This record gives sequence, C-alpha cells and structure tokens, in this order.
Amino acid sequence: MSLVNDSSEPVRRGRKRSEESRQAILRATYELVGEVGYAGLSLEGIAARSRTGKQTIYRWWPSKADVLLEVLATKAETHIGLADQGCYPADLHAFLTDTFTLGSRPQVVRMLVALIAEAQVNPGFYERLWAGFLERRREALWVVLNRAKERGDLPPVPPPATVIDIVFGSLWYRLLATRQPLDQRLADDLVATLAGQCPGCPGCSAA
Amino acid sequence: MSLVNDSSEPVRRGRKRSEESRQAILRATYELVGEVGYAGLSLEGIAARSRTGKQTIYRWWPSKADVLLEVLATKAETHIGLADQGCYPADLHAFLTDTFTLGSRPQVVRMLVALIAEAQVNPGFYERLWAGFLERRREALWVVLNRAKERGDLPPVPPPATVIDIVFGSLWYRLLATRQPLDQRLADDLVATLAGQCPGCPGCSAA
Amino acid sequence: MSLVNDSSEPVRRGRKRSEESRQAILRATYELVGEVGYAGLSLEGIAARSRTGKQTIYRWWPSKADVLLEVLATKAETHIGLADQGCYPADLHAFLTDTFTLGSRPQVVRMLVALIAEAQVNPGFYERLWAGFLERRREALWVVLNRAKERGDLPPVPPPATVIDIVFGSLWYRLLATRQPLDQRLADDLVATLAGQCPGCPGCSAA
Amino acid sequence: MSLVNDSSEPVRRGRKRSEESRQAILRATYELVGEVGYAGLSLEGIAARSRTGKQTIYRWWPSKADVLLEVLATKAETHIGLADQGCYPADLHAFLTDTFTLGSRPQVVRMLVALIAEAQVNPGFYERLWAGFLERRREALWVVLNRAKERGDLPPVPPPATVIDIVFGSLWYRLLATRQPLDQRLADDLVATLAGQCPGCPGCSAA
DNA sequence: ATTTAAGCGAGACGGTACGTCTCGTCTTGAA
DNA sequence: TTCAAGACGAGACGTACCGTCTCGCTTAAAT
Repeated sequence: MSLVNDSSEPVRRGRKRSEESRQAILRATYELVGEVGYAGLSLEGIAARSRTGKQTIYRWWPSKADVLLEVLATKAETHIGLADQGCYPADLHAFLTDTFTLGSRPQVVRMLVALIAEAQVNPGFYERLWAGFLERRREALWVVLNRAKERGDLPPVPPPATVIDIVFGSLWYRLLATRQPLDQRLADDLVATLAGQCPGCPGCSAA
Repeated sequence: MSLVNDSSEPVRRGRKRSEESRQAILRATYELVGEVGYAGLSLEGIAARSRTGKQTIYRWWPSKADVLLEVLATKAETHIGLADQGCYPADLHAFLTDTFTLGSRPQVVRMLVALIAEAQVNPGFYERLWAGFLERRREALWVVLNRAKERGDLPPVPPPATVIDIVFGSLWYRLLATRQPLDQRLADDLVATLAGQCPGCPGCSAA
Repeated sequence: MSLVNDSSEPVRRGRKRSEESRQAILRATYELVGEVGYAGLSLEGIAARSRTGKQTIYRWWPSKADVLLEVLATKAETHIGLADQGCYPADLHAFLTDTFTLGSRPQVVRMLVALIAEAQVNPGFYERLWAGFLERRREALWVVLNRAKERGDLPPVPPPATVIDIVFGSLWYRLLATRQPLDQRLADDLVATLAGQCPGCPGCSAA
Repeated sequence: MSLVNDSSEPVRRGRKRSEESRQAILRATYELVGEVGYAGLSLEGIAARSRTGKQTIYRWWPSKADVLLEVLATKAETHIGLADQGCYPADLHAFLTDTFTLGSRPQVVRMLVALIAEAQVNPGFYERLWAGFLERRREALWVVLNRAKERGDLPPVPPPATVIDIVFGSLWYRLLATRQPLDQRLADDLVATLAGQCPGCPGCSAA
C-alpha cells in the first residue's frame, strides 16, 4: 500500500477527457477525408462536422495528420496474421497476401498515401508516422525473417534488411508512383525472387 | 514547299513570353526550396524573390509544384548514362550507381519527396509528375532490360516489370519511409538478387 | 495661301488614328456601363468588347472615366433650348423642364452620378469633368440670368450665383442623395422660390 | 422579474468582440484616409496599420466605406445644436452656421465626398449611407421646420420638403461640383431666400 | 458544500497564402 | 505611327485556414 502518489500519473483533476468527443472527431475525420480528400480536409471542417471546438482537437492531437493516423490505426487494426506456415516461402507468401489485402481497400490507400505525403512535408509528423505505423509493419516482417533464419531456410541473398526494403518498397512504389493495384502476380514474383522454391515442399512458392 | 501557314502554329501575336522571367522564377524556386523547404514555399514568395508578378507564374504553371517539377527536370537533366557495359549485371549496376548518385544529393532528394508527396494530394499534378518524371525514369531502366533480353542474359525470375517495381520501389522507400541513404550496399544487393552472377565474367556483380 | 506647313500641326506621319476604333470603344463603353454598371466597368473589358487594344484606349483617353465623359458628351448632346420665353420665370421654367427631362433618363443619370463620383476620387478627372461638363451647364444658366438682368425682372434675392448653386444643387442632391425623380413639382417650387410671379403675366410661374 | 432568458438576446457564446481592435481599425482608417486619400485607402492597409487581420474587418464591416462611415459617425458626432432661437430665420441661420462649420473641416469634407461617391458605385452602401448619415441630417432640419410650422412663421413657398432639397443640395453641390467653400454668404442668401425677414425682429435674417 | 482545476463548444483574434482581377506599361508583328 | 494582341510587374481583392486566445459552461476531485 503506497502512500505516495505514483508520480507518473499526477492525479488528474477537473473534468475528464470526453470519449464522446474523441469518437466524434475520429468519425468526422474519416468521413470528411472520404468526401473531400486529404487536401480538402481542414481542422475547422473536422471541428464543425464533429460539433466540437478546435481547441479540443489541438489539445489531444498535434495536427490533422495525427488525427488521421489514429483513424488509420483504429480502422486498420492490421489483421495481418503471422502464424507459422511451415517454410519461409509460404510464410512470406502469407504475409504478402494479408498485407496486399489491406492495401487494396481504396479508403485505406487514400489515408496511407496522404500520411506518407504529409510526413515528407512535416518533419515532426514523420517521426510519429514512423514510430506509430511504418516501423510496426517492418517489425512484423522481421518476425517472418527471424523465424526463417532459425528454421534455416532463409537464402543468403539478399540479406534480410534488403528483403524488407524490397518488399515494402515495391508495395509503396505501386501505391505512390505507378498506382497499379497490389495484385497476386507481384506477391508471387516477390516470393519467387526473394524466397525461391521451398526444397522440402515442391510447388510451395506457388501456394 | 507550302505557301499556307501551317495552322498548327496559329500565328502567335502580342508580346513574347519572357525567357528572363522564366529563368528568374526557376532560380528563385530552387533557392527558396533550399532555404525554407517545400512546406514553406509559397507562390507569393517565388514571385517576390524573382521580381515577378504572381500572374506571370500562374500563366505558365498550374501550381508551385509544377514549377518545382520543371526545376527538377532542368537541374537533374538526368546524367544517367545507358552505355552498354557488356553484361546485364554490369549494366544494372551502372544504372543503379548513377541513379543513387543523383539520389544522394540532399537538394535533389528534398525536391523528389516533395513532388511525390504533392502528387498524392493533388490528383492533377500526379499525372504531370508521372509523365514528366516517373515514367521517363522507368523507360531508362527498360532500355537496360531490353538490351539484356536481346543479349539473352536476363534471368526469367522476376519478370522485367517486377524488376522495375523492385528497383524503384527500394529506392523511393528509402527516400520516403526509412530515410536511409542510398548506399552501395543496396545497389550490390539489388544486382545480386535481380541479375545474379554473370556467367561469362566471374566477379561481375561485384563490379 | 501658305506653302509651308503650319508648324502647330507637326506633319502627322505613320498610320492615321482609326475612327472605327474610336467609335467601337465609345459604343462598347456605353453598352458595358449599362450591363455591369460603372463599378464593374474595366478598361480590359472595354478593350475586349470593342476588339481593341488597351494601348489604343490609353493613347487617346487618360482613364475609363474620360471615355465615359466623351460618351456622355456624344450621347447627351444636351438639347437644352435657351430661347427667350418673354420673362424670367418662364425662361427659368423652360430651362428646368429641359434639364429635368434629360436628368430623367436612367442611362444618363447612371453616367452622371458615376462621373461625379469618379471626380471625387480622382483629382485630375475632376478638372476635366468641370471643364467638359459642369461648367458648361452653369454657363447655360448664366445666359438665362443675364437676360433677366438686362430685362430687369431678376429679383434681387438671391444673387445670381446663389441661384445657380440652388438650382444645380437641388438637382444633383436628388440624383446623388435622395434618389427622388426630378419631377415637375420641384421645377415649379424652384421657379416660385427663385423667380416669383411675373408681374406682367399673371399665372406665369405656373406655365 | 423574469426567470426565463429574454430570447431576443440569443446567448452570445465564444470570445467577445475586441473593443481594442475596433478602435484600432477606426483610428487607422482615419489616419490613412488623411494620408493617402480614399482612392489610396485599402483594406489591407487598414489591417496592417491597425495590427489587425483582414478577416476581423470583414467580420464587422461589409466594406472599407462602411468603416469610414462609422469613423464619420463617431467623429462628427454631429455638433449641430437645435436650440430654439426664437424665430424661423434665426433657427435656420443657426442650423446652417453649425452645418457649414462642420463642412469646412477638410478632413470631414474628404470623407463626405468619398462616401457619397462610393454610394453611387456601390448600391448596398448607398442604403447604409442614407440610413446612417443622410437621413439623420434631414431629420435634424425637419425639427427646425416643424418648429416653424407650429410657431406659424414658416413661409408657404417653398414647401418644407423643397426647402430641405435646396439647403442640402446647395451644400453638397459646393462640396462635389464647384468646390467653393461653404461661406457665410451662402448661408445668408439661403436664409433670405427661404425664410425671408422676421416680421417681429427687424434685422433678424442678418443675425 | 465549496473551491479549484481541467475540459468542453463556440467563436473572435492576428496572420499567411491563396487564386483572381485589373491596372498601366511594354513588346511584337502587321497595316 | 497606329493598331490588336497579349505578356509583364504590381498590388488589392475577398476567402480559407491556421494556431491561439477568450468566453461561459460543465464536470469532478480536493478541501
């Protein structure tokens, strides 16, 4: 039984943060970005749509991009499984299939590209996007690669760090530059190039 | 010998476009984007710095991003050679080295990321960036790939279109997401992964 | 008969002034001021409507107000008779009737108020409006007053200069401030107040 | 004693209007119109001089002319007395003297002519100038005329409405058209013409 | 119960930049 | 020389948002 205040939580006084408002802001942001696009999204618009004051938004998020980042984190509660598929090619294939499924929803894509764009122009936000989204996605792929290394079926070329660059690179490049859909062909090509054929299970990479 | 006016050029009347102003605008834009960044770049600032009217800029470019695109196209008159290096691995390696050299100049990088960011947010500009820059870079790589195909040393996996996605994907991903420098290691890994070893010249891919 | 050139007219060389353009400019100005009002009238609009260059207008008129002044002078070639009506009350009444008729045409009124307004804001134009219009109208009234003085039926009060202020004052005040029409009642009241009854012709001021 | 909210005042929420800014804007406008004239007056200039945002001005006034109208109404808090002078000629004379005194201050004149000019060109502003200034001045003169009517010394010619047209007409005509000063001679002539001699007090109209 | 300290919706504030408009000047090639 | 056309530097327009700053109010813990 502690008599001292756990100083990490310095006894909040006064009115509690309104969960209702938080939800209303996230909902309004999601709706508005769909209606007017990121370029047309304004903090004043979000405040008006959510029947909220601008100050309330600024109190909890540093910028409209951060609101959107939270929307993305909330919506796309990245249902990307990491279950062991038995061999590296199959693991990688599963990872790519899940990732591409998410990256095929237009609403999600629109948010992703808006956020990566904002990060290029707003240095502070880049840090938060990296920590809050980009790095997590890389860590998920590290799980697959580490499992393969332990399993012993990770090819020596290219090194894992480069695998990650290639996988996410191709993905983002399609979203940002070519705007081709993330189709199964790309997933198959990536598996074939990076993981090759599974020696123990012929026909594996075509799984 | 035609006596009639080739009506495709409908007899320009009035004062000619001022080349002086055009240069001043491009120069001012280049300087300003270096000083204040793309986020701080404003059309009014460009006009003021170049001793030019805003209307003159709007007359010739649809937006500040388009001015910057022209700066990039003018500056980076892509010194990327496409000379035949004898084999596909060497060709690819040369292409990557030249490309990475360009993509290591901070000024150029800042423009590139700003432009790709703008394209995500401004649909019309995406088209112009694609046609004016992205597509041209892809075509340069197609030259290398087609030469390899004719030469017969292009590996079957991955297919050329995927090679392009992987090459430019890794590159852009580093610029936009990880912000690691475009180092020689990545170039070497890409050559090893995509082109393998040159049978006729051992040690080629390490060129 | 002189063989030498009267050097006051210094041998016009080159192309002659285009009367066609002059007419087109005046016509366009007249039309436009009717369509968009003086506030919406622009020199660029006049040039465009008259298929004329801006320079051509600037060459011959100092400002758009001066074009309009010429339109007014051309259109309203003030048909205000000054024939002797026999006595001062009748003369004044005739003058007012003619003047009010002109000042009841909405198109004319719109030009008049625009020009007097412009003169308040553009000092140079005030001089030209005075010399080109206002003073001439005053001189016309002086003719009536001088004739009355010679005839001997000019009342001693108010002095002629004040009569002029009162007559044109009431007139302009209605155009500019109250925007009441210039009706017969005002004309009658002015005659009664300023000229009184004609002793020799009873019932004269009610003419 | 009412417990319910008088709903005519619909519970102002949010920050109050800044009286400081209002004053700063009026002061800046007054200063600027003196320095650069109405033609050179710009809303941007007022905002800059008053250390205020343009939006703040647009929030409370429809145009720069309306700011100036408020300056005029504030400044010229019409020091025109309406005390009973005993007879109509003396009353009228006092009214004219006070009015002409005000209309002799160059700063005031410059505002008056600018506003009446603006009203000719900006129809909405005409209404506000009428209601906010012109009509009030007429009402002041009505007080004098009604008092005379009750007293019984109002001449039958001209009718009161015409008296008003003549008085303000002569005044405005000098300001706008002839630009003669509003001198005592005009005041005397107007009294003599419109009010005549006071029977009960010889020498009155020369008061 | 009263005080105190947030949080809330609302909305005014000083500012910046936008994209448009018009000004008055300058340049071009034809008449 | 003038003309029609039209680009030019300049700068005000009215609008949109930004991020901050009051307001008067609600809530909730601490007194």
